[in-house]
Amino acid sequence: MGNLATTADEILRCARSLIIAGGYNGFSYADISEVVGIRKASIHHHFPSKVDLVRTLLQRYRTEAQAGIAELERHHPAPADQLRAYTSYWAACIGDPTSAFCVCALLATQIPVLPPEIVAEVQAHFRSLSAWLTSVLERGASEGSLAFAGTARSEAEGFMAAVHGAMLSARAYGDPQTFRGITEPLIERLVAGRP
Amino acid sequence: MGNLATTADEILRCARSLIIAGGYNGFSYADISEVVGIRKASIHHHFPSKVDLVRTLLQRYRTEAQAGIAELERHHPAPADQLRAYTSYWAACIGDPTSAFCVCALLATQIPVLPPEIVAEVQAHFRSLSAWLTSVLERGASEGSLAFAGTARSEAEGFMAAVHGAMLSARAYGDPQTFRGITEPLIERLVAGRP
DNA sequence: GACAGCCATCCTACTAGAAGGTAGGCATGG
DNA sequence: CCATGCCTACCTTCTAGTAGGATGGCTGTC
Repeated sequence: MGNLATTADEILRCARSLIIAGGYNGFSYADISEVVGIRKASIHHHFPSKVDLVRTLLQRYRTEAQAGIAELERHHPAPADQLRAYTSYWAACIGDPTSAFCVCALLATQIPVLPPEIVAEVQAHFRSLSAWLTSVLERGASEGSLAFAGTARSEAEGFMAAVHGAMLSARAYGDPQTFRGITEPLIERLVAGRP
Repeated sequence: MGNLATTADEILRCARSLIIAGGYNGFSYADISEVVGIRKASIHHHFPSKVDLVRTLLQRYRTEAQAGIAELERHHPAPADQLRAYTSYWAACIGDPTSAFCVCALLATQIPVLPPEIVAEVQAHFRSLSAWLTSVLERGASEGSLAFAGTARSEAEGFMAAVHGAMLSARAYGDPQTFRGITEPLIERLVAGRP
């Protein structure tokens, strides 16, 4: 009963895929109105300003990301499997143009020209993703299932950077396979040092 | 005698730093005209269209990059030192807002909305950078000064992705030190496996 | 059950400013 | 004398955002 996806949801979903394609300045209310089949002014009814729209979008994205990670942790108890599930999720996204990049990673490239409210959300995502990866690596190290040279924190930052760089390379080469080619050795190296 | 930097050079230099800040759609002819102290129409005299401007900018960037790498190879014969010199160059850039990101890496994020001529230049940069890194790693492996698990090619792709991801993280955290924190272990790991 | 009020949604019509780009004129210097 | 460089003035299209009206479904109240 009732439309499962409200208009506001549709707008957010559409805006997300447009940002993934071209960033904050790469889309307009007119673009959204065409796709959603609504007038520009109606979008302003749901989201008074562009900043409101993107802030809401990012808050929702972060909530979904955290829920996804919680789900992932339930399905995969082992730290190595959690890392594999994380990269596999993105490997599956890379092929689909509407979700082929992390919205926060893409927006992070444009931080100098972004409104401060947006920057705050992007930074929060980086911090929480880094914190989660750190906790996974810490547990893997204490269990003995993962091994690495430096601290869990610095290894987590390196892992996150490599994943973001892999998304970028996949886009640059126009080849989804590139992502797996970069991320798989990344995990196997962490597992290789196990007892 | 004569102004060392011509107006066209000034325009290109200015456009580059504006792209580094906000990407292809993040700057306008008006922005450049303000900084350079010239009218919008005069920029069109030097570069008829925005595509002309950015294509020229990228061709010059690629030439400079190749010259920089040639210079780097002269100063540092050892493969490990070449990798260190490469990341140190970028570590020095990260602090300066006008050069804190690789222009091609930044534009690569927006490939879906970029004119095809620009995409071609960006892809060419990724390919030549990857080819150079591969050759450095190959030489390091055959000399025995560097060690890694997979092929030189796949290791080079991973290295490049990590460097790009490190630029992104440094920007996201607003902390230049982040870049060194990610890239230094990257090289030491390659060196650690030496005989 | 009829009626009134209210609010959410969406619309048409509009604004001011910024976008990339053009036409044509005026210097200066080889 | 003619190419180079820069100018004023203008164009079209797009930008985010606003004003105000139509619809229509939910309330409460008599």
